Amino acid sequence: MDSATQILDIAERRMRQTGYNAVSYRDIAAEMGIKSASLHYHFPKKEDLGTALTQRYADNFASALKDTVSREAKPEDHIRAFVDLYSVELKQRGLVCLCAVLGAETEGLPERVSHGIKRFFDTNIDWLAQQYEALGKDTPAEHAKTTLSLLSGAMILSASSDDISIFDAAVENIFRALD
Amino acid sequence: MDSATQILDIAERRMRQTGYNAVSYRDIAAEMGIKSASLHYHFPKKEDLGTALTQRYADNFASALKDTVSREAKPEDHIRAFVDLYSVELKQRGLVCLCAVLGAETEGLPERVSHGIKRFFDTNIDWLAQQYEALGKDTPAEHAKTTLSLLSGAMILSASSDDISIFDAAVENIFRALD
DNA sequence: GTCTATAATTTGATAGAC
DNA sequence: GTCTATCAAATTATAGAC
Repeated sequence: MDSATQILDIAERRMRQTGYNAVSYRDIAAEMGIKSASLHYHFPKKEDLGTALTQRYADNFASALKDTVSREAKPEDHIRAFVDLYSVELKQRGLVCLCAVLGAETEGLPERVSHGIKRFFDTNIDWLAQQYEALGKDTPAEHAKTTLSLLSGAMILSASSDDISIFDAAVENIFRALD
Repeated sequence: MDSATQILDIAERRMRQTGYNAVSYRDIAAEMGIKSASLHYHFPKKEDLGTALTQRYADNFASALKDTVSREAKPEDHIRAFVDLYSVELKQRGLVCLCAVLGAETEGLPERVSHGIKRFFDTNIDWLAQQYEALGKDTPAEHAKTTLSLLSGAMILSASSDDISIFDAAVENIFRALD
């Protein structure tokens, strides 16, 4: 794996645990076994790293959703797959959505980073709204906003309290509305 | 107003906007018009300030809920009042719940601070569960976890996207389940 | 309670050798 | 692409005067 990818992987994991400001170039470099100065070759400024992170995160998410839609026919299965993307990350890696974590500190982030976060929310609310519309819900946009908010909040509370039952209750709530 | 309270007020507002690590003693002192060294007289370590913040926040919240219960008889009104506490803060001050913001960076915070956050979530889930039980819901604990997660997530997404309709959709969802 | 002065550490960042 | 060396700024924190 090339260094840029490795940097992004480590930075992403750490930021999803502690937020943007708690992650330093030195921390990342130390985990890689190189010097912090080398990171600046790949990402000159921390803002560049943050921007690349949100970009990659949104792209990977969109790509995973595209795969889902091509495999499954029913909109309820699409929504279930969306929830599962979050569920797997939290249960198998203990990680909260990057954009949910950074979204909590938005006002203190570089503009390019906060813009990437907004775009992630916007894009995924639109995607969810399409599914709820196909499902025949009368207020698809509101369902979409509620679903993404609930998932984001439940990840944070669940990880923070180290109590997976909080996330499970949220998932149950979302799935029940699909019947 | 005494200095300690003023420090707490400024620190709380700033942390609710940008998170724990983005707020410095110098920032707070500058806004007060004093020197950062003076802050250490009131809160020797930043961890002390963070701990006092979550403590006061939880106390104020519990106190507001107590007032509500003494004024209103019906459990659905208690839940509505709970939601309103959040709603007023977001709409009139543009501020997200302190514990939702800090919860997102829990793993990087001093233990005493993260413990205070967990306690806030735990206490309020218990309180909400009591209301849902009195309402006759069959899974009050799950309703409570979902409600607090949804409110927390909706505040973050709404503030981050500068789109109050996200929070409104969440509130609508919670209120609809009370009928 | 607030100040000046200062220490110790961390952090983002750059220059230039290899 | 990574290193050494280094810097400037920021940050938490302390000592002691007023």
